Amino acid sequence: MNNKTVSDIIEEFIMSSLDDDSFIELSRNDLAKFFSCVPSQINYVLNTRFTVNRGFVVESQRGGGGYIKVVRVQDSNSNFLNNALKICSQPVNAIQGNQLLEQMKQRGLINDREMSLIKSAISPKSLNNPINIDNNLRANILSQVIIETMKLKDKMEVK
Amino acid sequence: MNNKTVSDIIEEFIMSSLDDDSFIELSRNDLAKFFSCVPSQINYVLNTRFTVNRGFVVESQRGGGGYIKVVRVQDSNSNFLNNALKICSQPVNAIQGNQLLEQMKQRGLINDREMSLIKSAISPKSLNNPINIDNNLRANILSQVIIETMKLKDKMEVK
DNA sequence: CAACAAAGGTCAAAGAAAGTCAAAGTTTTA
DNA sequence: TAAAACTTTGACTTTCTTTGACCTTTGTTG
Repeated sequence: MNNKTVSDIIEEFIMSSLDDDSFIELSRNDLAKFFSCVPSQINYVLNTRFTVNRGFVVESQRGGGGYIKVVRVQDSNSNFLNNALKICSQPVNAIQGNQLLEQMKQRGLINDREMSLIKSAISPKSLNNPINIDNNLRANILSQVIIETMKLKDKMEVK
Repeated sequence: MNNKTVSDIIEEFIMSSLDDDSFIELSRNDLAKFFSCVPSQINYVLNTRFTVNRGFVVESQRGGGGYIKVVRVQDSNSNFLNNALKICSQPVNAIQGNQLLEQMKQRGLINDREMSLIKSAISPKSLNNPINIDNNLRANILSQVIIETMKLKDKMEVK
């Protein structure tokens, strides 16, 4: 890992811009120009280095005024959440899903109302489905909710 | 969203002029001049941001002394929820779903965090599905969330 | 009433970002 | 050293914004 690739350098740049700030907003084109690479290389760096597994979430907007936002999501609860995410890479049934949400509540990651609302979203009634993929679907949904929780954690207090 | 477009700024301007007043009247040409843009950009902002789905109605009059009036519309929360439920008896796409949740937030039926969490639950990522039933699924999920909201409404305060 | 001026409306093209994907090039590993 | 893994590149796509030419409606004035 001695000779750095352009991607490594871009990674470092973003990493240090992020520093102790919990998020940073950047322009794909400007960054590409700055590092004399094609814009899609920025996507490559983002996709390979700033993944949820490594504790980041990336949001973006196209068109005029577009942007890319990199959010850092990592602290004491993040082990739990990362593990939860791993669990949700497999099918999750209604009971397991509810248990997971109860745990999230106990840890103060979500509150009572939030738990109820999400429970309703992943209830068998919500997911009643012609073909039998409810548990996959539930896993998917919970994954996204977990990721969103990671983001919100550093942004908005649980009341 | 650091890099605001002219459209964003015009939106904010109208929004804050509206503030707690329930309507505002403005002149397309003056506004365009003020923001140094073409008049039709005002229409663009109105069409993309001040839609019925977001809780606004726009009226206007042409000719000398013409005007544009932006009205914030508000019916009772239970009416709104019932109507939302009706809407969710049909397929709902991601954009519509998000708009519905934005309105629920605006009405204080859910808060910011709750909105974000449910948005993530009904995002295309969550509902990515072998066959194309996402919109039905989204409608189902939202129905249950709406029903849960109705229950919670009289039971637990939105903070 | 006819003409004209003063609004606002529509629509499509151009512009500005960002996203995707696969091919080509490099480096690492078995 | 061949296969696998990772990086670089660029053509093409999608999404959102900005602009301008042309249209319609309404009020005013001779």
